[in-house]
Amino acid sequence: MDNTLYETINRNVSRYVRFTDEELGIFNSLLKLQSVHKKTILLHEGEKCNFEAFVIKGCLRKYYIDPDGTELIIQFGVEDSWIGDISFSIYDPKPSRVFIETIEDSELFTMSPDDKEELYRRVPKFERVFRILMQRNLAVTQDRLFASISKSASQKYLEFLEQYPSLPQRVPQHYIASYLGISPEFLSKVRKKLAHR
Amino acid sequence: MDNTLYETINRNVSRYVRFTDEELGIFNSLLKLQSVHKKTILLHEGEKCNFEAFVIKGCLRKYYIDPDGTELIIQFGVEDSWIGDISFSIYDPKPSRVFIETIEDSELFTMSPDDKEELYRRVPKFERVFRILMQRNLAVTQDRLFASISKSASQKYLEFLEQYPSLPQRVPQHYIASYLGISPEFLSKVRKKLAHR
DNA sequence: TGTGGGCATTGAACTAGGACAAGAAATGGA
DNA sequence: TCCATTTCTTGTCCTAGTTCAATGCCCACA
Repeated sequence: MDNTLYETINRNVSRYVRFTDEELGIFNSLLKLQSVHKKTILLHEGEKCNFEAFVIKGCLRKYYIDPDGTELIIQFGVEDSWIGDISFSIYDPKPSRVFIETIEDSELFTMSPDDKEELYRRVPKFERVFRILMQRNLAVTQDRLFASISKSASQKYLEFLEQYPSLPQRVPQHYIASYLGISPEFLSKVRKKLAHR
Repeated sequence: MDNTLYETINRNVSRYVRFTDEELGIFNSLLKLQSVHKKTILLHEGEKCNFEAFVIKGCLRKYYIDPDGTELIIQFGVEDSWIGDISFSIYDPKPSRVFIETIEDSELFTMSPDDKEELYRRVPKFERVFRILMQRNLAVTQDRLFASISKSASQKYLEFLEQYPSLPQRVPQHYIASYLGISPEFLSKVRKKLAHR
């Protein structure tokens, strides 16, 4: 087992809970390493799979497509972060309403729902890790909801820059517009106005 | 111990995980029953307490106040639902950025963070329950974010009516406007237009 | 070395929803 | 019961952001 490979993800989950080497070993043995080319769709809307992916390298996006065909990005996944569908698989296995797609060539650790259940069974402390991850994610999403309702487009863009300083160099601008909930044309105008200082 | 009192909440947590009577007993012994008058603020912005409350009876709201003083409701808590702050208390005890306030006279079960930790220690399966609750909450919040960005005010209001048919009779209309992210005046106009069918 | 398809920019016309103000209706407290 | 306060409605004007269309750009690739 290549230790350096698992180092980042093990440090990630150890931020919240202390694990023994043995427990981390079980965790690591359930991870599947995947190299994925850019523009690969990992999860199609309507598919039942709710996997969890940890981004080692690269960049992904998770998005809805609304009835009239517009894409709406709900999350970017970059290095050292988790991305996955959170449909209510366990007690109500609905098909997913989101797409997950790579933006750059990416390296991921993925875990199937079944393997995740096995992980919970063998190392129950992981329930705690994923509870806390959920909780953080929820807090971030609530803040975004708040921002989306009560802040102007340029405020939102400035806050986005603070949170993801590297993304504007990495992803097409209209993805950022979609994430901020504004039209690409308007984002272009916002940027122009902000540059004039 | 009054069984009928605990019946609802026990049924609520048993939706996701099966518990023994003993485990439910431990859970129930850590709950604090509170009767709260309407318009009582249970959590002020800046306070450190992140409690979790289960609504037996009544109605609550959770809201931000933005820098220019406008309230923004992020959640209504009604019968048989959970409401609480989800700041990252454990690894990063930030003061809360939200208020939680009763709208009607309410009966609640509350649990302090310490008692919750004790619950997790004594009945680890509760990590799972709260993970799933978080997960559901996150899914709902993502849907709201999606709606807030890509749907019109009247669409949002109609969907709100479907989701909370009883709330318009129970809470002031401008709370609903705040929840939907539109001005109270505009909600009034939306309702008028919808009534003309 | 050209070329075609995504991207970004700009402008003009338009619209959903906001802000403000004033009045009407409902509610609640003593 | 009455008064005060909160809540709801309606109208007018205003603005942030949209939509559409045209133009130019950048590169990926044959």
